[in-house]
Amino acid sequence: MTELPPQYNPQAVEEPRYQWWEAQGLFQADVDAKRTPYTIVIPPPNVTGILHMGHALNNTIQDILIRYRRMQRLNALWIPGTDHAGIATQNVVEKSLAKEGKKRQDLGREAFIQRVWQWREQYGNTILYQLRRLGSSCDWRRTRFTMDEGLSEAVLEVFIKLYNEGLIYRGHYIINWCPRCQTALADEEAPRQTTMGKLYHIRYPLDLGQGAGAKGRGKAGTRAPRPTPHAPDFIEVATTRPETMLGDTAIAVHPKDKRYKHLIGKQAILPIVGRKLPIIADEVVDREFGTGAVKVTPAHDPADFQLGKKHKLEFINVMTDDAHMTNVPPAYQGLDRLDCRSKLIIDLEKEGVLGAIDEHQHNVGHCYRCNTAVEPRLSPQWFVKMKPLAEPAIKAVKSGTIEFIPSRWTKVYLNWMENIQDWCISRQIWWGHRLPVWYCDNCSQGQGAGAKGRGKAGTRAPRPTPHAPDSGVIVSKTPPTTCPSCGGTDLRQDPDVLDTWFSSWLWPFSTLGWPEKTKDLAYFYPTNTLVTAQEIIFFWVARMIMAGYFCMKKPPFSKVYIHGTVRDITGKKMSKSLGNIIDPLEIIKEHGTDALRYTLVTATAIGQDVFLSEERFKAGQFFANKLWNATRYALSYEASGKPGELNLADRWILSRLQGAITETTKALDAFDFNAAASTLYAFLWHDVCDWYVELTKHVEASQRPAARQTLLVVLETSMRLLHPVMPFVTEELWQHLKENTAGISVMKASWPTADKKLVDSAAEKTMERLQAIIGAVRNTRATLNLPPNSRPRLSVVVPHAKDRGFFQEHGTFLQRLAGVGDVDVRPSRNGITGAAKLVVDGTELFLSYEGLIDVAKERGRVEQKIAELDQHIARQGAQLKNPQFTDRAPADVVQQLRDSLAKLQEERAKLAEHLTVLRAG
RNA sequence: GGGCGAUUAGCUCAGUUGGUUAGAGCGCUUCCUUGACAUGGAAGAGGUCAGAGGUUCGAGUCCUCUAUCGCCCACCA
Repeated sequence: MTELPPQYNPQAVEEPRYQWWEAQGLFQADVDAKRTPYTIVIPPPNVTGILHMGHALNNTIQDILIRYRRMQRLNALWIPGTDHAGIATQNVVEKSLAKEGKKRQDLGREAFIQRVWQWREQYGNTILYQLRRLGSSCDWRRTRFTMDEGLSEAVLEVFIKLYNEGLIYRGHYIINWCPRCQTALADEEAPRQTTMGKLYHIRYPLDLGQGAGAKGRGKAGTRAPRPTPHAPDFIEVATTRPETMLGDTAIAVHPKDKRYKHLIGKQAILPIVGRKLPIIADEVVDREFGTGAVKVTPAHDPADFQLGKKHKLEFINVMTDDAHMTNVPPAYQGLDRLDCRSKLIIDLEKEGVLGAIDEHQHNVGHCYRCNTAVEPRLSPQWFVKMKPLAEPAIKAVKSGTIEFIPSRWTKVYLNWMENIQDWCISRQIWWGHRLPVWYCDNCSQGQGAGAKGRGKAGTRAPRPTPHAPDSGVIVSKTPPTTCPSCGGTDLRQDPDVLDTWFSSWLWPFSTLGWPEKTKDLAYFYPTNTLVTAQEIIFFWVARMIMAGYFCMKKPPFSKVYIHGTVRDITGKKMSKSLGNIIDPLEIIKEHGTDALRYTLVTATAIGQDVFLSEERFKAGQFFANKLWNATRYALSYEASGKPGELNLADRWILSRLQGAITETTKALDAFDFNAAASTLYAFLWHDVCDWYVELTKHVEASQRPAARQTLLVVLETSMRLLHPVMPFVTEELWQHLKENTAGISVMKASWPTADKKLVDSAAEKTMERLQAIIGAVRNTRATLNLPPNSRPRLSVVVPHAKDRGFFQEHGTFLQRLAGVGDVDVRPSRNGITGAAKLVVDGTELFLSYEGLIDVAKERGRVEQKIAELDQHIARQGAQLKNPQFTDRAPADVVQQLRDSLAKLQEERAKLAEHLTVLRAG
């Protein structure tokens, strides 16, 4: 065994160790019928991503599980990979193009996609290399990318399968449209942000039958609106987006609203445009909000869309893909939506139809990629019908086939699943899996179907519901050459690509080879555990479950562990925009990977959010160093001869070790990583280092070989227990602690199991007593300011002869660890003078040191102690006198309390006696 | 507007099915270069467990309400 330097240097150890593990193929798992598989699904990180604390926590947990199960001899597989992150990646590449002064349209689709692949060759694996730095023991041979051939095949397969079962349809629908990215966004991709906006009140003149304002919108404007409450000739509505009024096709009021009841069925005139709008009644209108009358813009608002469908209104799309106005009067045609808004306000004012403008707080969806305010917009898109897919996924969770940990997420999941909306899967970008859909121009003539109609589609009635396959729409895995209905050859592929989640929802089985029937798939699927953050329960977890049942008829995993969100010390989510990021790679550089992992894991209870400050990582670093030095001590511990019998300390620490094994195992099984790490920390730092190591310094030569052996066994076993949490330092030390490892890794060592034969409760009790005595003596020494080098005599009063052996046997420990001189065991306290008295578990001890016991100080100490005891005695005494307690509480609890009270009273009596002696003196 | 979580020492957090005197780490005070470790050791101070009610022999733990903070969901234009 080689010498270890006095300090642990993680930087020198980690990278080489990782490479060594990998070179030995230790992360790899292959089909092996003799072994039970244990499989974990990694959330594929975004290919454009860089490692953040969330990844670090997520991967640490997964790696702990994998290493733990691997040591338990399961065939542990962890498949890594990345998803192609359609919008994000396209944005990144477009940005770099922009630096060259080019747009993606300048390159054309083919060349642009080439460009994205180039980018991904160069940078796409960055995050995977960063995951290695965390120590993640993934089977890197199996690294997958959602745009890989195999996974793309899976995407096509499932699209066609869904289509053939009538679960994919094309429809016009209000979707979230990001005008900057120019694509549809799922609701989850457009989180709402509270925004201060303005609520504009606009007065729409009423069309009072014949004459009046019917055709004369110009005239309507020249009249100042009369504020008379009796018979206003306008109806006032409120809106946050005035520009959408150009697409209004109705006004809605509540059917029971007295203010407007008489107007229902009449018409109003849309200012500026002059269109007649029916005034309709619907209960969704909130009478309390605004004026109680609402303008209805079915093509630009989800609620209005529903109204439009229900009341068969016209759908007028007034915006282009990039949010410029269209289908509007010439003065506004082509204006940007916000410019149009400003101009409208001025024009409405001129016409005298603009009412109040209020400050208004509302929630507006923002693009999760570029943070642009999304525009609800009518557009032809492809959808997956979710209800049928959700059914088995709901059942699986309700029946417990799939379990959420912590269980509270079950409710969240079920609530969402039971109200699930159809999934818009088409995206108007170039990077991604292109829809396997072709249009035959010949057949589709007159239908206006297809992508080229987008944007102008609004003038037609929408088809928001599933419908029979369009004629002229060909869904095919391979490019068709002729149209099956008309034989035409003029076919165009749909330009859209699929939502990235449409490939990642297949991840648990597509990565194992599906749709091929591979051996891997048969062996490793279903996987065991999914570890993820709450943020993507809907995005990903729910969809994986649905895909699992749809494609495999089996759940993708049985346990879903939801860990907390990583937050900074003030409770905010860590994010780039807030500038409160702690970079895991910086922490690794500074404190080491083990420290990062240890701290992340101890920073959180099951499923609670994680609050971090940089300070905390020191604890992990210090722990690694402590282990390092304990091992150094053990290795340099000199002993000659064969190990003889184990002494008390040896038996004690071995017994404690069994407890640590049991507790750690239990905690890991329960996903309680915090408890596992804390147990090992307390055991190693306090039991092993603070006590056992100290005790080994004071044993006789004859006992040293046994002590040395015990030290090595305890540390070696501890390294195995701690390995899943702190893989690097444990590997390094284990190599020194274990003999004949011959290049074997601790990763291949077995997970410790508790040995009942080594559980020694007598030794634990005895040690507890010694620790209590030593603690009491140290306490007294400190209180009385005895100099450190003083060696007071310790007199122990032991009336019963059979008890004396204890002190005779362990006197040395007391002398060394408590810093006392002679240990004098005597039957009575006669003849002891000038001493401080302590009572430990009913045993009287006296600490005497000529001339240095300060009587006044000692008296104060004893008085305080007695006062404390009195409190407890009073409380416990009252409880014991209560017949209800003695009758109803379990017998052992009552007995425990009795013993405790007796002990307290005995202590108190002895201290009181001592006090009278002190007072007399 | 619904749903969920949090509130325990100066700070960050544990606290298993209710059961002796509520714990840890950091920070703070005092002392200590003792055969690994000063990234260390010993001792100590510091808590009416957010507040109010209730259930119970017994509540940090269970129930109700209140307050504060945070998260998720929802078509208030």
